[in-house]
Amino acid sequence: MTEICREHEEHRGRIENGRKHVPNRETILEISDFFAALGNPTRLGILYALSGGELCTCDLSVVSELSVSAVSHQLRILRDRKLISFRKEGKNVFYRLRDSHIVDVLSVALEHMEEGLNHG
Amino acid sequence: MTEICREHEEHRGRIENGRKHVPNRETILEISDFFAALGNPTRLGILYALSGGELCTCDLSVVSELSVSAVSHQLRILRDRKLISFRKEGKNVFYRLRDSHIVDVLSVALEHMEEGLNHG
DNA sequence: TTGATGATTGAATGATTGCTCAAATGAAGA
DNA sequence: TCTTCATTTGAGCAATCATTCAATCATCAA
Repeated sequence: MTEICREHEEHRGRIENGRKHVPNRETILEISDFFAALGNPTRLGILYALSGGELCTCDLSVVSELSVSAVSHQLRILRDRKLISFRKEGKNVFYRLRDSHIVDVLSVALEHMEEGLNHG
Repeated sequence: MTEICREHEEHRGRIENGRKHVPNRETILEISDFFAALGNPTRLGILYALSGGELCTCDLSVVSELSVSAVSHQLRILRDRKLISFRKEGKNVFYRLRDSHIVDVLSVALEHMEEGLNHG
């Protein structure tokens, strides 16, 4: 692994420049965890549903057409990664998006998708 | 699955509203694929490196400290999902970010991460 | 306390993922 | 042509993931 191309000199400059733009390992892991949380249809659907306002676990089960258990497992992941927060009211637990950046990210992704359709 | 809570009436309004905000299945799959591509440390590192300018497969192998083969496999995924494009020059293949939205998404993610540190 | 209901959890399991290794492809030069 | 080197590809495998199922927890009411 990491064998370097033969014309060292030409490559070395590019490699150094590339390296400069890569955040440290810890940051990379944090950010990729964030995206991985968004990178699943069930969780993404949950987040979109919550963009319309808070919903309880049961509601989300109906909207996503999955078992309450499956939804709860995914909610835990979204909670752990700080994408959603919740409040308890009686027997129900209501979830909501944790901050506005999630919506921002979703809309930029949509732009990218439309861009791809137009010329790609 | 999808058993509805007992107080139908209270829930039905919320459920309908939530549903309205969820894109159709196909769109959800496209977008979650997009995020899944970003949701891996190796691929994310590659994208950051490319944000500094084009690099060949070999360069990316050095920067990411992985085998050329491993990098090539990941590059294929990024290509298929239209996050990068490439040009061939002699024996080398140079990759670059495909459009500006990728950088946009990365910066919003960083914001979210910093927000989380402040009051999370 | 008992029973009902919403939610969470843990084990189990099939599917997917990311890597390695070996082989194949493609381009340039001898 | 044959060789070399950058890259790609496919098989194989361990690790991770998403879901189901059963059990448990938590809240409320009778």
